[in-house]
Amino acid sequence: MNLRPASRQEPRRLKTRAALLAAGAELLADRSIDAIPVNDIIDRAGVAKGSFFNHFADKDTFAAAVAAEIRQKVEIDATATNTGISDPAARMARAIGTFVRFALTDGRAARVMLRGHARALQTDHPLNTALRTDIADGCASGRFGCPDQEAAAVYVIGLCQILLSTTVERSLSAPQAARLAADVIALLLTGLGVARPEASTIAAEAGTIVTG
Amino acid sequence: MNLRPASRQEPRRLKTRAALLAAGAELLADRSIDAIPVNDIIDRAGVAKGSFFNHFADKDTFAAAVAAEIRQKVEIDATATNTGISDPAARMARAIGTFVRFALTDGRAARVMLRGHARALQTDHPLNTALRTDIADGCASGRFGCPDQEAAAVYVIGLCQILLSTTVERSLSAPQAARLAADVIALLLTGLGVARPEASTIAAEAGTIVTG
DNA sequence: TGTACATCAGTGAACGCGCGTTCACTGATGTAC
DNA sequence: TGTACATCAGTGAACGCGCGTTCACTGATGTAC
Repeated sequence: MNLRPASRQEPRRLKTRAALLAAGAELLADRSIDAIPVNDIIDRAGVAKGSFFNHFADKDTFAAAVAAEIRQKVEIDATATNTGISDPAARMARAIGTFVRFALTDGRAARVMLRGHARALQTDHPLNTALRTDIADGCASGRFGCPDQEAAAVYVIGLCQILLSTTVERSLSAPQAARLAADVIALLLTGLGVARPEASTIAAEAGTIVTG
Repeated sequence: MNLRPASRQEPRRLKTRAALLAAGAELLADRSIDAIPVNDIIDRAGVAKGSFFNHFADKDTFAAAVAAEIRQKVEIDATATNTGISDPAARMARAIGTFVRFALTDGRAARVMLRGHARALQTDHPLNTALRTDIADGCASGRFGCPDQEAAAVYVIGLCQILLSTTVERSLSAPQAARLAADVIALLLTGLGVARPEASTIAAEAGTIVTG
């Protein structure tokens, strides 16, 4: 998006854009885009009304850009956590731990992301490719006893989502979130066929990722 | 809400109210209340603009009433399914099956309900009291190996929610939804400590509830 | 280094549409006799 | 049963505010010399 030739004024442009996106991230944590007047956005960004429409065709385009920016941040975070980890069970647990940590440290951004959650439900969404690989690996190696890989993907995504929602909506403290995440991840791994003691160990480790 | 003395004109009043709620249910399946003009609501209900404000203080009150009405319908459905069933594992499985069937037969209403999902996340929400009882029973009798009952509640609610979302958003066919529900419920019960073969049997039975 | 200039993002007043909300009036309904 | 009436929900024109969007202008920025 926004494919225009690089110009001399690029930095200036980016600064305005960043201010608008930051304002949007704040406001979208509390209300849907339809409930937010452009005036509120530009007031918070400290920018003129015209600038808003220099950068975004309309409010919906703007909301999409805000969500995309946040999602990008999270994706980078999640992939970084798992470099060098090969056990699919551990990888899943750690990825979920990272997400929950994100919900803890930047709850408002997490809320924006969850608001536009419809997209993330698709198991073939880019955000979920790593997950699909982990499931396929785990089933192939016999680590997981999968009835159906699609169902397993839905299962994991659903649990990840509710952990995020719960952490944010209940404003959990770091220890509370870590404990809840560890408990739920233990149930998750058990469901996939990992023996309970080992599931608990892996889950506990993921819990430590939450608190950072 | 709407505590006024019963009047002679009650039936007339209720008819208008019902028309408005039905229109709202249709429109709220596709957009948030902020994106829906009152004009759209009254046009669809075949009612004058003034009537809208005779019945509801404002749009937000209206949206809440629409959601409440739908939730009430579902609650009745869910409790009816489990009369006479005592095994907590079977009760959970059947309740989830009922929810998924609802998502299948009235996807648009389910969407309205999911839109206002924040409330339903609270594990102490009225909609979830039956669930809490089942979890407590299952843990007490040793049927479930619960690490923590709160975590178990989050686990079950999360899975129920994603099953509903997935069914609606992907417009699954009845057999597809039944299969997915059965697979996910099997994982769910296994996670709670039910042995896999039995978990599969109970889950398969819940799958038949979905197709009705 | 200093100055004149071209470029282009930023600005904010202005516009007019469409929105939520109001209210004086209409007429349907059930009641009294 | 028929008629006059009281009640109260329904009606829709009117209002004016606030919204998204536009556009002629400003001025900051980097460039050329």
